[in-house]
Amino acid sequence: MIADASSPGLTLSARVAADLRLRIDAGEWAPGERLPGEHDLAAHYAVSRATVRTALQDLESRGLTVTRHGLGTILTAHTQAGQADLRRLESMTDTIARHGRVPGMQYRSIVLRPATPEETAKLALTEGEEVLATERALTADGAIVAFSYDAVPRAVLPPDFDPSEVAGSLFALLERYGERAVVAVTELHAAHGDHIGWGERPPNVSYLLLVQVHADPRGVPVAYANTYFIEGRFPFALVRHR
Amino acid sequence: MIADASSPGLTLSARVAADLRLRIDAGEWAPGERLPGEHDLAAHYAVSRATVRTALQDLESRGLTVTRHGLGTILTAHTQAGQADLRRLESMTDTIARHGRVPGMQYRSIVLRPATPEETAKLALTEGEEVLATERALTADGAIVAFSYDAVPRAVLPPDFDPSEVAGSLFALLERYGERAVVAVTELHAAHGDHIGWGERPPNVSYLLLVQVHADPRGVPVAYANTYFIEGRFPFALVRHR
DNA sequence: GGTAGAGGGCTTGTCAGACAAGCTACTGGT
DNA sequence: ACCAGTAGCTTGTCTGACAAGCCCTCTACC
Repeated sequence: MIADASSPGLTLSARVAADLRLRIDAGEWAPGERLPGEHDLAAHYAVSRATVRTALQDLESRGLTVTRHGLGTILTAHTQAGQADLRRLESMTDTIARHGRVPGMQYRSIVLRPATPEETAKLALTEGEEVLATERALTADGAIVAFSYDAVPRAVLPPDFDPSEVAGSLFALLERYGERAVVAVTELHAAHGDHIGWGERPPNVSYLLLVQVHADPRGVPVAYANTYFIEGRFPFALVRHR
Repeated sequence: MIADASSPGLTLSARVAADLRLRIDAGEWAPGERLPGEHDLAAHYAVSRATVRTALQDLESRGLTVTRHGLGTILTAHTQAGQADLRRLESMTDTIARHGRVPGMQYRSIVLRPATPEETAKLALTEGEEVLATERALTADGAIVAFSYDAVPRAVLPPDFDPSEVAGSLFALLERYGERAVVAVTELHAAHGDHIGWGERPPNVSYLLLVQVHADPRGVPVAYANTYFIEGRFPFALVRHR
């Protein structure tokens, strides 16, 4: 396996799954074709069959494969490498980078202010609490692909927090202070109108709007994000099954 | 377990997962709370820990839980009952019904015609093949929630097929001829304009567009569907996680 | 010759018990 | 009050075995 010792923090099965995904993306098997059996895969990766099974379940949960009793695991038609997988939570920066494009970010405003009623509700705050509110444009290869309006509770940031030190992705900011968003409840909407976004953007454009509440492993909300993706500039896909 | 012998064809772990989902829906645990350990669950269901682990991985893949080494499996905030879960593939009719609304369908046109180049590509047809093309409006409690433009390869329908007998959902039509769509590769888009849809609809409305290629267990495409959901009339949600 | 049935050999599903590794909370020290 | 160590929980991985499902082939019968 390629990513043997170079992936600390990941479980063994996660590393096997990651390598299998790489091989699938590389076209080692055609859609409809059967992958090697669990026995063979276990031997190939020098792990137990239990670990391989866990990795294969990961693939199936991503919609890449379907495994059936007595038959084997079959590669399905799957999303292309150029599309963002909506099931997996990762920063847009990482997503853009993973697709071979150069991510960028332009902050328009960064302020500490009292939470709006909507933010208070979504972030489970008590009235009057403050949030760090940011307005950013996300770019890929220099072109704007999305506008994002985000809010992070003041309480998750350290007392001596300075808004001017904000840079990079929302995820990176949270991790710097020990908060890790592991899950996000996402609502999907469509929107259009010139009141959305700023700067260079197509006239009369449509947006795919993702309204997300990010939470840490305990379910405590750590961020509320409204991200408007310019239609056509970044493809979203997901595999639904059964 | 409630669904003990009453669920033939399902694996043991699938039945355990189904029961756990029932208990979660019933509110047995609060979001953020820890489920019992794998050992306890195995004892409770009288199955091995391996089976419980498979069931828990199923829950995690649906975004209901997050399980972490040394910590346990934690119930996440999950989508509310009023929203369609985009991970699960089911007919819109079933989805609407499951949410307590009365589904309906108005066919605008049903024709057999040669496939367009786009349909030929998406459905992996050879040039000149025919498709069954339909235009429908989906309703919930009498109000239109979406317009759908669908195409089914002529080849998956019986030779004596009569377009005038088409009624009900696309899934029902396919199942009547032994074809079962188990997976769908879905692209998400935003759209707006008066050229979309017909009849009563809000002026200058936005649509959430789902472009889906449905396939059977072998990966053979059986349907190509472009469904325009009127923004705000039907909430879509999904849970993303790391 | 053609067809239905039995069987073998593959596959995944489930079982059992064991040990490794990660996280939390408590305890005992400074 | 604070900090380090540890006990006791949790999930992750391993091993080897058997059950059960699917497909292909071979055979016996018509």
